[in-house]
Amino acid sequence: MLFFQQIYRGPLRRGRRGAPAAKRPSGCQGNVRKDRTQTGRESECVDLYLTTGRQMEKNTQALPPHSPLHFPRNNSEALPLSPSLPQPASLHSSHLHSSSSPRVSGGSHCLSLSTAPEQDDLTCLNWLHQRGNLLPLQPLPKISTLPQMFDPIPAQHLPSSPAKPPYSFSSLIFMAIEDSPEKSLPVKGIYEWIVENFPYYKEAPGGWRNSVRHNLSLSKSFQRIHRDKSQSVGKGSLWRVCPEYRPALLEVLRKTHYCHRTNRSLLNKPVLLEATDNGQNMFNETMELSDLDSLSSNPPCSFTPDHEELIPMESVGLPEVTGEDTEKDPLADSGYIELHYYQYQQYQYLVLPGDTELDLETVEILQLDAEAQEAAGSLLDLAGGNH
DNA sequence: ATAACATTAAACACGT
DNA sequence: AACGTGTTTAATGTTA
Repeated sequence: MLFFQQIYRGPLRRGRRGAPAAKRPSGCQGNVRKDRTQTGRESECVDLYLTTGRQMEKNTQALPPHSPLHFPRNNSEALPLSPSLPQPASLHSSHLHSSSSPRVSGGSHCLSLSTAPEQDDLTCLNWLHQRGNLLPLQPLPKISTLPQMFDPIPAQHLPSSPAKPPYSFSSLIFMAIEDSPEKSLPVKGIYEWIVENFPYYKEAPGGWRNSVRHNLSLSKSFQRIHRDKSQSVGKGSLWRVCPEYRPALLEVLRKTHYCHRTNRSLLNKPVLLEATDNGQNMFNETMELSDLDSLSSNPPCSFTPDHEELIPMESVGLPEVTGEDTEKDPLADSGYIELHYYQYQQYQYLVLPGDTELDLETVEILQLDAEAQEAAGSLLDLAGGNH
């Protein structure tokens, strides 16, 4: 649960997000969000992100840790998503040990990260950078210093009143559900998660709950599942994330994160939710990395209202994943590189874009300590030197 | 200018 | 009856 490294060579497509409406003339309590500036990060850059995560045992059991095919069975497994978890300070000095033969598409890597720079990025929602393709790295000894890893933000830096999270309700719901052990929550559970993790909503007018329900109903990204009557407690159904839309949700989160990465007030609660496989495998174990990437970067569709049916508890099928309809990212060769270290339990993962070519030299560089990795130029050179 | 997306409010039905 | 849940419609704002 410690860190991960992702190498993302490619673009940051600007999100196309609508912003909350300003106060309506009728007097409705709208929320004007003026901080929704699109930074866009279109120029090349190199970032080292660290984050925490939880629980990855299931993933690591599917295949031998060193197997080239051993990688999280779906996107979520390597996704730390929990805003409520403290940000481990020791991450700033984690280690990425390296080892095995370099292989981009499914190869295992042993990387060693050390001394990451202290920067806001390290306390950001780094997991948002998670891409679909995760490569298992060499198992690491568990880091048992979680308590000291917490890097609290000085009280004087905390906003007096919680700022409204930049995340859309879809994203909030997504995070809430993914953070649940069963990967499903009743509406009430979603409320509670949001309130617990985003204090803004603790004091916000109750209208947002309506918005949550509205979103659940309207968005294709979420599915209502029948509750087992025998063990039903409370009203309503359980809601889960539709696996088919998971990559799109991840993408939205990632974009949101990028747009707000400089807003410290929004980053004071690192999201570390880690989505584990819950019988909702997005990918099979033989899927190529390119498939993962295309799946992640080419969501099947947008979030439009189209709830079709109430799915039964047990019907959680695998979406058909093909790379044929995916279009190449026009900015894929922009030279943008993003490092993402990810450690899940005792394993490390290297997240790569599907078409990344990782050669020995690259791996060597990745094995450099964080200080060296800060040398963005080197990494940019790896991207083609067009920076 | 437009479409797509997001937010918010409100009304209504239904179940507990 | 009250409340929570789920669905739907509408108005409005933002952004690509």
